[in-house]
Amino acid sequence: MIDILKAQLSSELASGTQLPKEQIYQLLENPKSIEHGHLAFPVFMLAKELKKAPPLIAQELKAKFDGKISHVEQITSVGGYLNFTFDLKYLQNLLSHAVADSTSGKVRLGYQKPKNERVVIDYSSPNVAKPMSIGHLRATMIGQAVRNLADSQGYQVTGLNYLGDWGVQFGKLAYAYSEWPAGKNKNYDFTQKPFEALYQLYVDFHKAAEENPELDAKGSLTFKRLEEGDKEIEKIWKMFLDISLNEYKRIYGLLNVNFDLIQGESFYNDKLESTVELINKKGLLAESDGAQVVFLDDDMPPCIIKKSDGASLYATRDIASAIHRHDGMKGDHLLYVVGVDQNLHFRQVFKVLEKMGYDWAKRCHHVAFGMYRFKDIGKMSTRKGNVIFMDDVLNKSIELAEKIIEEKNPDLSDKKLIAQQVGVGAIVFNDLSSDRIKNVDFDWDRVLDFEGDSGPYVQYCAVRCKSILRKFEGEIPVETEIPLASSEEKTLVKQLLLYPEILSISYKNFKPSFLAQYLLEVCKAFGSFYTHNKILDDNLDEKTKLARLRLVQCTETLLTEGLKTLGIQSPQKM
RNA sequence: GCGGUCGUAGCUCAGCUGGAUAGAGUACCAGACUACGAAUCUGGUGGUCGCAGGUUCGACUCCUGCCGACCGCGCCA
Repeated sequence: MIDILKAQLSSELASGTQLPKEQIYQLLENPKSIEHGHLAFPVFMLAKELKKAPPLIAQELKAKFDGKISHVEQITSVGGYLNFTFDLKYLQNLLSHAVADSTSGKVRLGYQKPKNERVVIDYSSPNVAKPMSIGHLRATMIGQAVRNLADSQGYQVTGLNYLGDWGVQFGKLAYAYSEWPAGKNKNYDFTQKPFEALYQLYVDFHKAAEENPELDAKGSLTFKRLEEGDKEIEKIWKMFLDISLNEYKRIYGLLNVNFDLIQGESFYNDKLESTVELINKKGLLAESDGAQVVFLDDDMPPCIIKKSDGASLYATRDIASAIHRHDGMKGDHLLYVVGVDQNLHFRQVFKVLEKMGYDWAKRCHHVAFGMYRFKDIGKMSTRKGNVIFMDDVLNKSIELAEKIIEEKNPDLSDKKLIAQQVGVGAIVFNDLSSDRIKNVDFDWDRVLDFEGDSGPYVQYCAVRCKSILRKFEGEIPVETEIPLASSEEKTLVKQLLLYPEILSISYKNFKPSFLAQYLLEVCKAFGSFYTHNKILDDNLDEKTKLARLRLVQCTETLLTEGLKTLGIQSPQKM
């Protein structure tokens, strides 16, 4: 919505100055404070060519344009800035109509026109047979949010869950399941709790293998049989896959996450050989210490395509998969939501693609995120057992939400559902609200904080809006008739108008944190508006009341939409 | 050693393509519920934005160097 104002203002300013419209559009900024109006134009860059002091230029421009720009009520010059204040009623209705289009299902709030370009985004991607850790929360929720953001920008989107379903570990697990005597004796409960049983088997076997390396060898042999197409082993492997998918489905349900496609690494098993040939045909393959590699320029180490024993590697598979995502899945932009520790790997893979002559390699992005760590012992490790499981975090948070509801709102119906929405929302928001690239020291107190800048705070704000709207019995017209002129109202309206722009820069940077931070700003603006301006007051004149109610409605829609984009639910009551 | 990322208030963090007096939360102090929901709101204390240069009308933001933390570096994924 602010983009509409910018476009309009820049074209009107362009017609009166020598500057091109696009440049003015670029320069226009959103002032932090409402006191500086709705849009500001810094004139410093004009100083050199005009050989005048910036404040003087601003004054002259003010004189030139004052009263001549549509919907602009006031222009002020402050130092080297030209500040534009728009007609308040016009802004309220701009917002109101955008929201009306959204509620009527015409265009979702802040959404761009559909583009004929596809984004294929790889996210979550857990390893079969292993429970998801708190780290997977990032891979999952950042991915889901970026996917929703891509959607908002008009892209066609394929959300892809690329499961780690191939590798020696499955040979080991299959061996442990079918032949390992110690495994058979322990009676793992595969009927009642199959996933727990699977993981326990994994842990026990690895422990045993540490003392008895022979077990690892047996596992490797079993994997070889799997690779060679042994039907018995394949059956077991498929069972592991089913068990894991079932468990993941439960967690994704809880997180409200969905994929367009679930695909395993094994999908590329029969496409690796042709990929190696393709790389070879392009003359990129070279031998080095018995292995087949692609040498990369600059400071990057070579990318190994084929081991000296002829087997392929991680990179080989990712190259095959990237080509498939582009050619087969018609992806114009390939996004990989994967931890920052994989940085070199992706740089290498993208470089190889580039050397293969694929210009779309520059539209491949590693959407990296920092790692969860322990403050005292550092890195989390599933192997060493010092890891926080996602399930535990979610359950603890939901429990806490239940407890708080019991304290604050014991008569609430659907307590279970709401505790889930709030508990999960708190975890997800906490994860998405800071810059994804930063490492996070895991801290229960911080994760389970429902006050201040938090998910429940945003949800609570939306709930208050809903509560007011429920209390009012009449119709609220879309068109508001009077301007809302208190500073809190002006600030809130101005804040709400920024939404589309936030979605856009949030996607461009693949940073859901921008949106999360913005929603907090909106809530602060609303909180202030709410405490200082009566809404359902009988002494209030009808037009003001309706205008305020419409503002509440707009805030509610925007918050709910914003949360939804982050993958967070917005409860009716809490 | 080489490469990548990060370093902002006591603590946890925002700060969009460089822009107006560097912002929140938390903690601490002081206020506001017979009230549209206090999971809230209003004040206050708290910062040489790691350090040193450079580019620019203007630098937390861009460049260089240094210091510190973390991650990665040929046959694991």
